[in-house]
Amino acid sequence: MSTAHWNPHASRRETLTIGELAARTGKSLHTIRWYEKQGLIPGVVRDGGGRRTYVLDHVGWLQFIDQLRMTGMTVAEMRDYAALVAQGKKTLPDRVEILRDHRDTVRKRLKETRKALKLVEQKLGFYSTWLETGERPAEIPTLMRRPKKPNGSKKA
Amino acid sequence: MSTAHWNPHASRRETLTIGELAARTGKSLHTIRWYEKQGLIPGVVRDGGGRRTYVLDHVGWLQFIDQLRMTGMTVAEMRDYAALVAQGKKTLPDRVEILRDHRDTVRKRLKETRKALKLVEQKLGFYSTWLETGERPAEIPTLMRRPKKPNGSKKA
DNA sequence: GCTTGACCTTGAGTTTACTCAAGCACCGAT
DNA sequence: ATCGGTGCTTGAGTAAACTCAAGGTCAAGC
Repeated sequence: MSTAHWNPHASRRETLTIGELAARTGKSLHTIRWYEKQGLIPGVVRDGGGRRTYVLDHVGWLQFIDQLRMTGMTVAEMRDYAALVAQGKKTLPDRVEILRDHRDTVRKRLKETRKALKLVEQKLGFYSTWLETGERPAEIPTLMRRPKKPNGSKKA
Repeated sequence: MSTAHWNPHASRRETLTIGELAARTGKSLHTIRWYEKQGLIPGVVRDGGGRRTYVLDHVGWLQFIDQLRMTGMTVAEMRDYAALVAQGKKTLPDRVEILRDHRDTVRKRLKETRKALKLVEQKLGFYSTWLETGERPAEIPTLMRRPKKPNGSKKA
């Protein structure tokens, strides 16, 4: 937008261009357009020249769906959620349900990840001790000790 | 394997077939073969018929790389790690470094995810309150209030 | 000796979430 | 009038991690 240079915060305009939205959210123009095509961004209006115009709420919205993404929600799920948002407050119960489910899913995944991390840390501890003492600290077999023969038939 | 039916735990054989390994690790045959092709599974020996034979350590190994996967390590990184493992104990320092770096990465990601989750929970709380009280609890703007006109030129 | 079940290989297909390229339109400034 | 900066659309390309299909092999039981 031509005014962007000397009016970088668009202080006296209520709408944002896609470039400004990108700058404020850290998303690329590509991504924002793609998100829109995926149905993730309701309420995008075009100006006379066919360009997208956004409002400040869109910044918050993009930030919010970014939280959803960071917690592992898929674009498909976010699309469903966005569709509900676009339908107004009558969909509040559905939205609450989705968010609750998602929260539970994330908590579960966090738990699993922490567990897996603990095991990795164990292995790390094992290796570290081994490295420090020069002695293999027993416990936690790692890999690759073969018995005598593979059991199978000979070729001829 | 022909003996699999009546000897499901292969108790008196030191090697496992790919099917047995799959059963014990929850991975599919496809995935195990693919992992091997990716260089994730050292020490796989073929029997006279060309079939892969595994040892019990492979079960532990697959479980371990599953921990790495669950904590977000990529297959490419695991390949590097596996290559070090295959080179024996002289690579211990490198392995320790990799695991340490990975641990730090995971911790960081966990932190970010928890933060994002908190924000999602905030939104959820906001919605829940709104739903219970019937009153919008102020705070946390969500989306879509438009000013009067989109600013742009008219078509003609 | 034939069927069956477990394996084999190669190569293609799938899903998710972008990311980029090409070619054109618009608008404000000079 | 034109030019640079933004923006537009369509469609293709990418990367990761599988997943599957087709067609063939092998060893054992009947």
